[in-house]
Amino acid sequence: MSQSESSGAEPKFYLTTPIYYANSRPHVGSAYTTIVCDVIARYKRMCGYDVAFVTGTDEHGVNIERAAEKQGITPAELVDRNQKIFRELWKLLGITHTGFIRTTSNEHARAVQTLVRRTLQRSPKAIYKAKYEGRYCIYDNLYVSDTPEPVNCPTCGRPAELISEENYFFRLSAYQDKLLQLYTEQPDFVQPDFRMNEVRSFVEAGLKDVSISRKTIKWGIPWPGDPEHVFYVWYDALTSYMSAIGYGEGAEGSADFQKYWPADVHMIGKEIIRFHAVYWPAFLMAAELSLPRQIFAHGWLLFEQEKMSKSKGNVAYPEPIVKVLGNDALRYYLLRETVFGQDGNFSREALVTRYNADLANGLGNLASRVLAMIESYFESHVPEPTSDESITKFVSGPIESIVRQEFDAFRFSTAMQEIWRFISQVDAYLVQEKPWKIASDPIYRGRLREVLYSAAEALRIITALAHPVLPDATQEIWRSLGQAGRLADYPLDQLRWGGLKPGTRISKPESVFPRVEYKEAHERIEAMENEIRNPVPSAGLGAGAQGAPAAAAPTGDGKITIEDFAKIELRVGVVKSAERIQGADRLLKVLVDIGDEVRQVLAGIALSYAPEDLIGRKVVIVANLAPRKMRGLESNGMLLAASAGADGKPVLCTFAEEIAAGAKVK
RNA sequence: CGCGGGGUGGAGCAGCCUGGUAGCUCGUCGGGCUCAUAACCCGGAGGUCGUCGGUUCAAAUCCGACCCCCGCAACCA
Repeated sequence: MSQSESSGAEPKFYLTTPIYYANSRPHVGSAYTTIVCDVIARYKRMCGYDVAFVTGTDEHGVNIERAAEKQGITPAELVDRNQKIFRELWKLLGITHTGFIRTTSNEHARAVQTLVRRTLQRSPKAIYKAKYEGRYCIYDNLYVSDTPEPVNCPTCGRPAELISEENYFFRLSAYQDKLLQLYTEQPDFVQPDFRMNEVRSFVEAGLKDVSISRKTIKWGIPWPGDPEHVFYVWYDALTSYMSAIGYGEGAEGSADFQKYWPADVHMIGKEIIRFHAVYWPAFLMAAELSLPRQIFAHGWLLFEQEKMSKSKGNVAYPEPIVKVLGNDALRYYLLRETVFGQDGNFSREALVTRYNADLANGLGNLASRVLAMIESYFESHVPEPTSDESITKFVSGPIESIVRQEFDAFRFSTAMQEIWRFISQVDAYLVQEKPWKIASDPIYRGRLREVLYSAAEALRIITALAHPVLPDATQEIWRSLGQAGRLADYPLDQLRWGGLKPGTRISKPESVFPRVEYKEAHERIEAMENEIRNPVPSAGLGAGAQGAPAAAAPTGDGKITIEDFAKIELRVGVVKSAERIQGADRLLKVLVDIGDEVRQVLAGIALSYAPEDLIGRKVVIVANLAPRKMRGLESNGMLLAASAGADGKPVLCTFAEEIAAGAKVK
């Protein structure tokens, strides 16, 4: 574990997040990976490691090219804008990365080119040129098939694109045995272990060579000596782990690269394990560079049991949570609530419950009661403990070593559990010793000193151990305990019982975690999230306003003219029939009488309405909407419906009074 | 046979790999306490561990079959 290469010097630890695709803003899922890495980085620093912790953005590829085109800006402008959002979020979340790599940077381009040159030199057969024809999913960056027949992407289901061109290929097939050998010799190369099984069976099934260049794409890094070709996503993206620490400098990389490479942990989500556990080591083997020590693939964060997706509108964004409950709350929740490695749930209710139960009632309240008693019974000075009382009477064991063991194994939820079990023990100890009762009797002065010293010292230890997860609050409590300096710099090796100096002046902080009402917190978070989803330019901070179903383009101040509105033809319709559509669980085929004709409209309301309940119902229909085919059927209009609740359940618009079909709505 | 995840007290989960008293958080009920953020402490109630079968002295845990739920595929104008 602690085998430092060179005696004396601090051991290094190099940790990476994936680089995030810069085509949209990050949600809680991307923040999850980054937060976890930050916890590890902070922990490792407190353990005395010289930590390099790198994140960044993947800024190449067709997706970005197209998104930019759509928005009428250059790819460079698009990624420049988006990467800023990532950086700002990491700042807001208190991420302590030491580097941020952009794949469009010069140093990255140099690194990729250096790597391929080195590969051609060391393993000339590893890369060759050949004609590639196949199907490829541009959304998932995934080869779907090596034949030209149309096929849907197995991951996202969208039709894969036909690709046919001369490409450079990497001879992945030649590395099958070496990879299997790697997995055998280094069983923890992939973590958790059930993922390793997955990877191994994938490799055992046989490997195909992979294309590592593109001719059709312009937005990428040019192939050295063959500028018609541009490096293709994974060769480009994975190399960022090296370029981020200076591989692009000179022939052998910068001093930092020499010092930090290879990475100790590549932290990734489970969906990209193949590229990290198969391609990446093979690329490095061919270049004769050392391999990362470990790929850790964590699970997904599901939102109220469902996968987060933008099309579903159930994406949780980190910013509102941080603004309402604080940075620590989000971090604690993510690390405490789910078993790291497995899929976890994100639920606002659980978030607030955790916050109140563990942070407010647990740590916050303990700090508050201990400091308050020292303030009133000892004029804000840590009392001297008496030696005859056993300070460990309520300590179940060496808490530091238990917690560190859990952190070392990335078992964050159990680490938190252990700390909080300890908090509970201290609370119980206080109830048992009743310092508030014995304070008035001079006979018990010694006992009182002992009790409050112990409680304060326990609090100090708890604070230090929880710091990687709760950087803000723990720093505050640390300062209240009269401890100087940044807790982040405190070496955990020095953390042992008795470190708190009697006589230290303490101060009572304002409550670090004030209790919150679920309803209020929920509403505020929701309101802010709606703003992110439906940004209303210059509309101020609409308190809780559900984004109106804006149909026309804004004129600049977010408002439309009456002429704009008049373009939309809204009519009263009466539902004549409604039926389910074979194989579509959300879609209903509805025939609506709008006075002069009966329209066929497809509506995504099947989860809320049974077809038979709709018949005879009066609805509002957008009558002049361009026809659209769905599921092979044509839809001639749209039923107006409100979107209710967090899951966007549709609620149809209707009328309380009698009204004839076909009447105009305005 | 599409891929993947899962079914454990009211809710959310751990335990399963490496069989042997079913554990945690929230909620609930009762009690205690009043230093503290209506908080904290103690105790109780509540579970045929999806179903059936097998292995075993012993199964939530291993094996087999089946049932059900969820995500993605795949529409939500």
